[in-house]
Amino acid sequence: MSEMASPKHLESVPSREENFAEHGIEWLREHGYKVTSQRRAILELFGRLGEHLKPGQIHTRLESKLPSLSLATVYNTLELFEEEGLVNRVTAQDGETYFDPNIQPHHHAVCNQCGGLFDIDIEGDQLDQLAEASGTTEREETDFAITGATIWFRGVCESCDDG
Amino acid sequence: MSEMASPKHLESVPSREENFAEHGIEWLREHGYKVTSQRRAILELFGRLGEHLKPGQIHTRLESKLPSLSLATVYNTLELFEEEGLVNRVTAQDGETYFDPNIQPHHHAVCNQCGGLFDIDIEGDQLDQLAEASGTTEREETDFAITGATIWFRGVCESCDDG
DNA sequence: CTACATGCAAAATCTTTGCATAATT
DNA sequence: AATTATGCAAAGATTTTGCATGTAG
Repeated sequence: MSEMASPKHLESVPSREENFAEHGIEWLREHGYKVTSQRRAILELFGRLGEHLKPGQIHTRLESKLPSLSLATVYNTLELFEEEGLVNRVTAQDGETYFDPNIQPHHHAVCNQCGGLFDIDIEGDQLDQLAEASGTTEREETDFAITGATIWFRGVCESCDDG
Repeated sequence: MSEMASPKHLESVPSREENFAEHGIEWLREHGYKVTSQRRAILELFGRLGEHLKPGQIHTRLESKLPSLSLATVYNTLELFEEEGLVNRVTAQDGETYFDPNIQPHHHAVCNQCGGLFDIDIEGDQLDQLAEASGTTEREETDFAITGATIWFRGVCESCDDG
């Protein structure tokens, strides 16, 4: 059931996006949660955009389709999705809260110029190496047993570098 | 001086704590800013504790000394200090905003058990290695020129590991 | 029908802002 | 005395909460 095929055909990657909503809906059903139009719409929005979204953005983007959608419901829904592992909560370095449909462990990069947020894949053992390299497990003053890490890169994205 | 043994163990930078307030006060003077009791108190608090502090914490901790201190002044002062490079603004992974008198480039670790926040030193070239290792500069889909990174480690601190 | 989800409005935080007052230089 | 900083109160922004209503199963 793991369709994490290596991205050899970059043009035909769209399956994840389209299936995100379907998977989510089925998940809700299987776990006894009600499939409401609001939950469906939020899942579909994630599936369509595949991006990190802020609660307010979600609310705004769904306003036309669901005029009665309340921000409280957006928050409720995101809380549910996060608790159940359908999305990840991401706090950016500027304090903004995003929700990310990409639940694979990964990191982020922020473009200094356009402010864009990009996913960065990184190998698990490279993280271990980093932990070792940081020397934090060796220094007596800061003996800290590392179980994980989140990295925020800064730099310039491809688009901004071109222009 | 301080009865509370603060969890700061940077042997290499011992005088910084004591001089932090003095340096800050002199800096204000030299740059034409007024040395007020509020600014002095905030600098001294950082110098005494040498820790990451939230605006609200600063306000609370100074309440007894400066009963009239307003939260707005705390924010104004922190904004000034940050703009002038006397402190760093730090947004934790849970979205909390801290101000850090340690302006040396460094990273942070959060203890899963006690929630404590610890400084982590890391070599610059190790960061470069990490950037390289992440492969982000090579993958065509995510060509991103890295200029810096901020790392948040999670794990268990020494105290919690002992108990 | 019954349980759960939604919408609304109010409240709790955190942070910023405008202006009169106060303190530093 | 002049200029800048402070305090206060009000306003934004974000997120949470309580309760009546609505709706999926």
